[in-house]
Amino acid sequence: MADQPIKRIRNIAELADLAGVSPGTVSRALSGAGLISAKTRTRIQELAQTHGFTPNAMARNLRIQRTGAIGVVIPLGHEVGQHISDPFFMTMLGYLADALTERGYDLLLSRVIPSDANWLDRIVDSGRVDGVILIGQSDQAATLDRVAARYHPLVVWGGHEAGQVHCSVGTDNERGGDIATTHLIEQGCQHIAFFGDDRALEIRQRLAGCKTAMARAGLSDGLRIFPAHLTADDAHPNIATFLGESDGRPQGIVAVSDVVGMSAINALTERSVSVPDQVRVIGYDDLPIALQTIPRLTTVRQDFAGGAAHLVDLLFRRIGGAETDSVVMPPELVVRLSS
Amino acid sequence: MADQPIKRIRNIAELADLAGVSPGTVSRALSGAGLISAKTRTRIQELAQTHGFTPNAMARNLRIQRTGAIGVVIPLGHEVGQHISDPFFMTMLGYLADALTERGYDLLLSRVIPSDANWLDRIVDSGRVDGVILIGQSDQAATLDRVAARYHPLVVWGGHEAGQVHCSVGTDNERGGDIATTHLIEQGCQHIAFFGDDRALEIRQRLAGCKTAMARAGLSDGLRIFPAHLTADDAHPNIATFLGESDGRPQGIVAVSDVVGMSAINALTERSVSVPDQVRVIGYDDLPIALQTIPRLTTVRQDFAGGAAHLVDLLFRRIGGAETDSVVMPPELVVRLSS
DNA sequence: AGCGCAATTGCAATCGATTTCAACTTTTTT
DNA sequence: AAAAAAGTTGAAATCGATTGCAATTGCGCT
Repeated sequence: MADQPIKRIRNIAELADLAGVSPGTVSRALSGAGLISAKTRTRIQELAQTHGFTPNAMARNLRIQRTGAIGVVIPLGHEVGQHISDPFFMTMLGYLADALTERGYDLLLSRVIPSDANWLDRIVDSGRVDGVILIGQSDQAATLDRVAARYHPLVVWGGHEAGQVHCSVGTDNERGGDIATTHLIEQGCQHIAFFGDDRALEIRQRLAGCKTAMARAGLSDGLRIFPAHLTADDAHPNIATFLGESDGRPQGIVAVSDVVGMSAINALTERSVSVPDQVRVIGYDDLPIALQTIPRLTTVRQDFAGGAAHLVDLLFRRIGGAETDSVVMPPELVVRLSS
Repeated sequence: MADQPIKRIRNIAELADLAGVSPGTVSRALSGAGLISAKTRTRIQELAQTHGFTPNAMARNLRIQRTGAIGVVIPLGHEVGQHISDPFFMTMLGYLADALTERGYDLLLSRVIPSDANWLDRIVDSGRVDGVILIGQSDQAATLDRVAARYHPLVVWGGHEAGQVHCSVGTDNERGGDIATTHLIEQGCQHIAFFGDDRALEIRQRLAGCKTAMARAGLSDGLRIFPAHLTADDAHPNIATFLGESDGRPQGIVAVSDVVGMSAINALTERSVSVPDQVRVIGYDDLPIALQTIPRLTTVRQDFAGGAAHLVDLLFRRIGGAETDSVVMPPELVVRLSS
């Protein structure tokens, strides 16, 4: 009726004045829950709507002692260039973002290069997050264990080892390495090259599985290790060395990720070494790019969707005060044309 | 001397008691700035150190009216599967994360599927961020303009068009499309296929440039458009159609991203169509995967590092109250072996 | 020694929403 | 119709750090 200028409402008190009620009532109306008559609730909600008012999140967080945000941390411990080319992180991040959004939480992203011993302490003590999800242990397992001992809402994607303090979710890397290697052996490979930097826990475990498989087949002497980083470009020099091997050049490559596997295939193809006829290649992860290599990449599949769901689920259980065990999921061999 | 049990300090007041000073003094000691004697400052800082105390971030944020976080938003307007395989986002995100961290800001990540008209309003009004960086306009240019008119700390990676309200940073897409097409024409292509979904602004502009180049060469009738999504898999059906073209099958493909270009190359190779002899392919972005195709992908380079730096710089200028113009960077042709 | 000025420090208000407790109103029960 | 129960609302304390203002201390100077 009377033309009210649409005054910009800055806080709950101003809206309360406007509605002729107390701030407490406005709070109750907007926060949804309980103790208020349906009539005033809708009236106040409509008022908030027309004025485009949203209660201040910081004040709310301070009062209820939650931040509503989860820290997702990518430690780049042993290889700095990794993020540039690896679709692995984006895939994981995508699933985590969805799962967290669904629960009404925000995702606070940090990429850290662990420079000193307290990098993780700073994150968990910052008071900006209600919990932390780490993607990959890198070479920081000791730090993770130390922090996990005192800070509970922390879960980690990566490997699991005996005596580990922190809660992890991941596939059985040792078994994955074993499966991959066994597959190559079954295809007739006697000399095998492992492409990966074993400073990271997961990789070390895959290498262990690889060794197990070789030993089982009585081929322990046939394993060569190339410390290829996860960056795509890095495989090329390794391939050069690889091809230089005079006695017993490997007939198979176990790559530490699909990106490395793809890179290896390309490096071989460029040098007119036929895949899989002369050299068989198997990757790890089963990301979409595994379908983009020629020939299509045989790989060891990790269930990222399931893993992300576990990570989030365990984290919220821990935020709720529960103790949780680590989750180790089974890896799965996906045979395509590169082996 | 006396064995003090290391009491857990929960707030500034407790630390003040312990130090025998007032909370205000502790605040001044820890916040670094001014008005306090060097002696008490170091004393209190050491005390905080030994007790592992960090002031509560939420309380601080409430008081000083800043959140210390920047929202980075990825709108998935016209294609939902995009994120899964596109290294573009991860690359951009990496640069942004570094630039923001350097300035002491956190990065709040949101992936949104614009379901209703107010998706962006909800983000900027949430009170959780001091500014917003959007990656890609998708098909939401109108929404961006509406919000940008009232909310200033907002910058967007993407295209720029006349009359645009929001501040954008990106390469000159029209010119990029022109450069790519002209290059193919110079290589002898008379019929050209454009692989891309022009619902997104950037893509529409590239297509416009493509048309300009064709017209200039008097080849306007030689252009076919295939609405390939940015997902890798989607190129295959398009390639099938593409190869089915009976009269005047294109001798060149202008792909909307390196991922699509790579996918196109692979689809062609699988069908024994030689690249570049029978069909020439050019990508867009110049991401690391462009080096991973066989043959290596000719592409139009975008300067992501520079773009990210601009985005962050402009955003902080806007947070500081300044008005800023959009930035349009020049694209650069990178000729490799696929053309 | 005494004065003035500057450097420190304490006090208390403030940021904005939530929530307990009490007061009040309405409805139900006997 | 009176008493008890249930449902709403308001007042005020609270979350934890920051900061303007006032009070105090310390210092240099005559």
